[in-house]
Amino acid sequence: MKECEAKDYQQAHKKEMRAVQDSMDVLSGKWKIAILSSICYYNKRRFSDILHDVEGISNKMLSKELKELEINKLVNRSVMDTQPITVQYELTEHGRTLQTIINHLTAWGIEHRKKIIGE
Amino acid sequence: MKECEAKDYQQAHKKEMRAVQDSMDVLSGKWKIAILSSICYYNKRRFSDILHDVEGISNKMLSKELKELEINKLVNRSVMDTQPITVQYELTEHGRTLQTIINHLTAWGIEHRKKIIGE
DNA sequence: CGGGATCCTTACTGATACTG
DNA sequence: CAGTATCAGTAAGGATCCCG
Repeated sequence: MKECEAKDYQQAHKKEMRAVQDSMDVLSGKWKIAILSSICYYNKRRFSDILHDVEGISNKMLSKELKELEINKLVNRSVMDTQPITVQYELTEHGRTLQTIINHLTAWGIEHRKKIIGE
Repeated sequence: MKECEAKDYQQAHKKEMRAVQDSMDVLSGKWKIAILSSICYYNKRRFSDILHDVEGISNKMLSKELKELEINKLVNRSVMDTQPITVQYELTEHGRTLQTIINHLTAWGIEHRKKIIGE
């Protein structure tokens, strides 16, 4: 391989890594995926419902994570005009494109557990 | 939906969430995927090479992350009998099963960047 | 109900230096 | 070369209370 080709090769690789990092920046952390999973499983979900679905999360964390997900346009927040106020969260179209990845992660997680813990 | 069915529904969901969490526990963090990516891109890779590939990582972090990846049986560590000593890392068979997920994350990351930053 | 503000503890990280 | 050790700063996360 010529030097310039090696360089291109490495450049391509770095680009890929940046892309994966971008994804992980959005998705990693203790709660994000669980929250997304809860919302998309039920289609629409209220704050307190998610709080209940995701075991162990505090309201502070949930509030923070939902904000970040909203900034990244993965979820939509809509205040319902009820008494008292309720807030609905749902996945955006962009958020729904994560479905495939979440499914793969689910499948892989099950296999992984078998391999590591179950032996 | 009867109550018992609703319960099953929720139980199934919790199981899925745990699986995804298991995956994320292994993969999330600032460096793991970049390290895996570096190793599998070159097939076999030495400590100092990875240190160079993954921009910004410190040797301490790399050492720690590699240890965790080894514990999770995603990479194999082999000490080469050279002078001075070199250490080769490569993906295990189990580690290679992550390829699909990494590819998806790459593709999604590119789309996400377009959507969020590039607008 | 859906959060925000505060305080506090721990986990994560980086920089630097050192060893076999 | 491939790590370990130490120190110190930052950020993540939990608990609790408060507000419209």
